[in-house]
Amino acid sequence: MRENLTQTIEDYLKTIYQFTLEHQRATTNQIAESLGVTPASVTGMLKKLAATEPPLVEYKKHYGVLLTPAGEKIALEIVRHHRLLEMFLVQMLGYEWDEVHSEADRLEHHISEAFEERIAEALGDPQRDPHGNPIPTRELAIQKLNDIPLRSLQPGQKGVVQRVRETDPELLRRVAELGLVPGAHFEVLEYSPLDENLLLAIAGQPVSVVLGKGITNQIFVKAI
Amino acid sequence: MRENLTQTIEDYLKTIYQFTLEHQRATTNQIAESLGVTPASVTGMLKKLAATEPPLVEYKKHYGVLLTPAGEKIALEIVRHHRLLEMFLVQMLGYEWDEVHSEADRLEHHISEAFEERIAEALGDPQRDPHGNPIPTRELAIQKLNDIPLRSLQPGQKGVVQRVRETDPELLRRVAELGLVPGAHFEVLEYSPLDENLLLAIAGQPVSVVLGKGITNQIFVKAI
DNA sequence: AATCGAATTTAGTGTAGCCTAATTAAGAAA
DNA sequence: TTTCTTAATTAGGCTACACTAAATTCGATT
Repeated sequence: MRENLTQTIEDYLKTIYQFTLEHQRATTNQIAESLGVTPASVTGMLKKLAATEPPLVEYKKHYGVLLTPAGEKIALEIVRHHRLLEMFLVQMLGYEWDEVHSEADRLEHHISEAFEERIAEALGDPQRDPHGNPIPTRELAIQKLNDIPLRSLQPGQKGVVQRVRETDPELLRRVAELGLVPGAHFEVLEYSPLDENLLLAIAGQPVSVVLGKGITNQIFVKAI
Repeated sequence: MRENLTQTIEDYLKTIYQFTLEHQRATTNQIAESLGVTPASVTGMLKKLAATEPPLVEYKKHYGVLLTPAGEKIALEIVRHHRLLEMFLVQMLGYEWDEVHSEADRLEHHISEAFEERIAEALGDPQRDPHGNPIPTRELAIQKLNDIPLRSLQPGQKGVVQRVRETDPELLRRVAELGLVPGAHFEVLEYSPLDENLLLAIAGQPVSVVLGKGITNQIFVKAI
């Protein structure tokens, strides 16, 4: 199995991994939406992934899929590739944090183990990628996070940004301009449920953040 | 055409480019051999490449193919990617010159223009790759070479290694051990046609070079 | 000019992964 | 329980790119 994996299969496994992290399972429609294919195509692929030796997913009709250990291993390898690449692009090639996602998304399927090792070493085995997401170790262990969405904080609470789960370059640039990068300290000043507007103090400066499409739902923080 | 190019098509064009450089054309069997597919498959693909708009190759049945300007442009982009990547792997990630070929062969199809530009800049727009092959410029101009195979030199002649056209890691390592890397000065001492054995002086030291599988046909030099 | 072998092309298939359209199953609401 | 909506699956097809086996063409040699 470790050989002849197509990019397609790797993409399915990665997607399933991401959804199961948040929702305990991945559904056909979610996967289809995320990969830009039709649900019918997903059903076909899930059957195939469940029929390999060893099986890569556990598939229950009309319910959804989980990764098997074999499937999770592959997903974590891809996630490690992706996040190491993002770090590499920023630190060694001078990319901005909003430019790395699409590049890493293509390259993650094509770098060798040797390449992975060399950039990990050159970067000093980083624990997090530029967006604050944890990078699985060489042994594919990944740290569990207990951060919470920024939106869930109440006025008066203070916190530190942990990670930004967002891939859209436009939005990432706006977030960076506000200074809401991993490590940034802030305090929630006000929240108006009507227009979903949030007023924060970031590094002492009051800043108004608009929750367009739930941006602040994608910013994970730790309350302090 | 510039979009939706498959890796397969890029590989065909690159292969055709290499053969036409040396033999003024590429034949079906050469391409098949080089890509590891059957001649029948090549015929099918050549027809397709000749039928695109604009056509990528000029195809004459039972004769062979040439690249059109459009096809050559794509081939040169891939060659530029490949050679820049090789240089990048050696200079920035510490690869040995025998390790870079296969890695670059995969990555060349998947890096963006932005990636290309950044490594070119980081490397200071190199003219040659680690094996001495010329790197097409940003505008895809490539320098013409007038170097000659080492084998063609007569005893008594002196020369400088220009490039090593070989991809096999085993052989590359042996060549490097002998010191026959680009820039190396040498003198031909003896040649025995019987066992195809060549005796050289490299940096003053006499070295015996065996022409197994024509290694010295792959080493290109300039006589001085 | 006829012949022969190697190179090439044609014809017919197979597999991966996608699609649309039609059907079925699940779960919420009546 | 029955009904309705939405999610998911099945059935049938399409395209890209490979393959094998059979037929053809070229060009060299008689």
